[in-house]
Amino acid sequence: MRNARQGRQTRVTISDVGAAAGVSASTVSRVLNGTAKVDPSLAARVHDAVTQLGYRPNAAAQGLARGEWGTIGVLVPNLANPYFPDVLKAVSSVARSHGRRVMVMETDEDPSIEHDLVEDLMRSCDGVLLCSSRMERADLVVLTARDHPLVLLDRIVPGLAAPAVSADFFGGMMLICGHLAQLGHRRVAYLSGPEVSWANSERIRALEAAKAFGISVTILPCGSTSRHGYKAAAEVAGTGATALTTYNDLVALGAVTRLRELGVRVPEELSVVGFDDIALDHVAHTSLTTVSVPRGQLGRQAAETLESLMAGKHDGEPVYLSMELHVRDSTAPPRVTREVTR
Amino acid sequence: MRNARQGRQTRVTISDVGAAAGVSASTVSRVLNGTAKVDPSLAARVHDAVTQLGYRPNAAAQGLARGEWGTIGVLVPNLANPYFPDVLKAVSSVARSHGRRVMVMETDEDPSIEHDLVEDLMRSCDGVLLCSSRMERADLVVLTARDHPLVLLDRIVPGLAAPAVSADFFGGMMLICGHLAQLGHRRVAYLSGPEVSWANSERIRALEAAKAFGISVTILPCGSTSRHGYKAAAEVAGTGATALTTYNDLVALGAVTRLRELGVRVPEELSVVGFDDIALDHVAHTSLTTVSVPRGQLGRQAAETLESLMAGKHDGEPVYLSMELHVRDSTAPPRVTREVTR
DNA sequence: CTGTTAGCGCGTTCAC
DNA sequence: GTGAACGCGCTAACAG
Repeated sequence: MRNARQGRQTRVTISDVGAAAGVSASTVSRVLNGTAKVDPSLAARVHDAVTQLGYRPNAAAQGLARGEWGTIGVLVPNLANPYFPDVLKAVSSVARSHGRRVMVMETDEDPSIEHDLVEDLMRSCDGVLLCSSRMERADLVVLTARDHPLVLLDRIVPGLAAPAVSADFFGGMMLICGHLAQLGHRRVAYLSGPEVSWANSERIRALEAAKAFGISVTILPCGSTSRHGYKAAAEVAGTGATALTTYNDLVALGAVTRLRELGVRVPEELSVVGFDDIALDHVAHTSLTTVSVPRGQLGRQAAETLESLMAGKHDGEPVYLSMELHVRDSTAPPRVTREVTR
Repeated sequence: MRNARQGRQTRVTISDVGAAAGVSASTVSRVLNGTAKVDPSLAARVHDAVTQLGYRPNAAAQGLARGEWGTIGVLVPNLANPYFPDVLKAVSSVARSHGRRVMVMETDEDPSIEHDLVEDLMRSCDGVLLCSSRMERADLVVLTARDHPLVLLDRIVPGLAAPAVSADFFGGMMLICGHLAQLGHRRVAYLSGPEVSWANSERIRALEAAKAFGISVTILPCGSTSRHGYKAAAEVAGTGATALTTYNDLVALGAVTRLRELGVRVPEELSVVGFDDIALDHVAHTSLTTVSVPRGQLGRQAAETLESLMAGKHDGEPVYLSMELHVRDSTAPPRVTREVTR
């Protein structure tokens, strides 16, 4: 058997088209790719043959011959997080304008398969965009050492051979802390995201930094979904916190739900603030105070960095996109300012 | 220049590995694929060389030689719709168990690019899963006529050369109508989804059928997002409806938000029912009466159908997965049963 | 302008 | 067991 082609998949090749049109394969190629000028009448015959036979170029063969796939790969932890679609749309748009398509894969929050998936992507894409990578630094070093275009999104690792574009999570959390401090909050709890998440550690770093302003912080392990937030919320009471910060909006919303069930009024008894500003227009039960990144810009800039990388330009410093504070209805001054009553 | 390879991308090939290990390329291939027995000591040397050189097989070359890509492609209208991640996870899982990876693309609800994307996918995947296609029947016929494995998900078109797996939207809407009728509702409004959506027309078909049970229906153009629902909700008042049905949960939630702003109490003054049972655990402001599909099963079954199709088996009849009614807090008997008072 | 030739990197027969 | 030769489908350099 010459090939593992199953069934009677009578695949039509470029030479079939050539034969049908009475020209050589190269001429067909030229017509289809506009690579060179071709006699109009021949071109017409080629086009006819193409439609007659239903010919479609084989992507693998093209990729092999050109040394390019015309594709960029994007790896995200979790497609269920509303954060990514916005990013992806921007990425797609940039990619398309460069004549590339994008293929998306998700790790399902499982760091153990992330490495393999990146390698897969590298083997079949011109460049890869790695979003919110949960990989260990060492693995990342190995991966970025291969000279294959790769850019990190929402993960900054110093001294890496790959460009990075990220929201400024540290700055975002600082904004939140500042807001809470100005409202008079002193004791803050934090529902922590995935431990392996750099974005999470950046938030925590900011929380630590905020201590200098007289804020004390209790960190509670939680997760990244509304369900996690719902489950973890009960433990906030024990911390004595008057304000609750969270890994993201989903967690915050889940927490608020639970808090209400427990009879805790938000924001009167407890202020809650989200993170990311996920667009849940007219859907969420609470108008959350939160911080936002321009997700479109994030995706766009990352994609463009990747494009320029593929074009051979070596980009430099990591880019931080600053976040913006949105004060809404889930934060208020603490009910009793213990510092004052004492 | 022999190739469009940019920069000094010193790509390492299988022969490089062979040279380094002092064997032929074929031996390397055999070792890596376990295709035939190889002397253990040689195999060891090969493995060493592979890691030393950081060799990774070129996916295009493999695909070309094997006549297989090891990939299935999935096309969805909109990644932002929480409906799809669940489906995708199931699909990925099935694909992975068959040694295939999945690449996802989205049309962004733009039917005009859908056709091209499917063709792209067909050119670079062993099979494609087309979700909620918005394409016209004629285009679909053309596409499925090519003998390339393709299965439709959530779109049934009679007489098509491709298998299909879909939620039973008609049945789902009938369940809703039955529920509303039993509560005493007679006048129902429907916030319609995208016009080009088959899923939408199935819902409408059910609504029409429900007329036989004495239900009158007003159809209002709307859309598929919460924003659409929010915008369209104001027009419901003018219809005299006591119950509002919707294209999906997102629309319903958006509508409820608007209705509340307008001072319409749900469900006391107006019952609202969703569709899909999107998991917005602890996030949504309203506990919506809705219908659900087992999205995991949907994805799983579609993926398995695709696999068997790729294996050469020709699957038969379209499969309808039945939906389930979830009565929650957004429906109630109509405030005034006009039939009675009259 | 067009046909012919030579790879792209890999899997796989075929001889040894 | 192993290497050499061939072909997968296509593009690009080379002649004409």
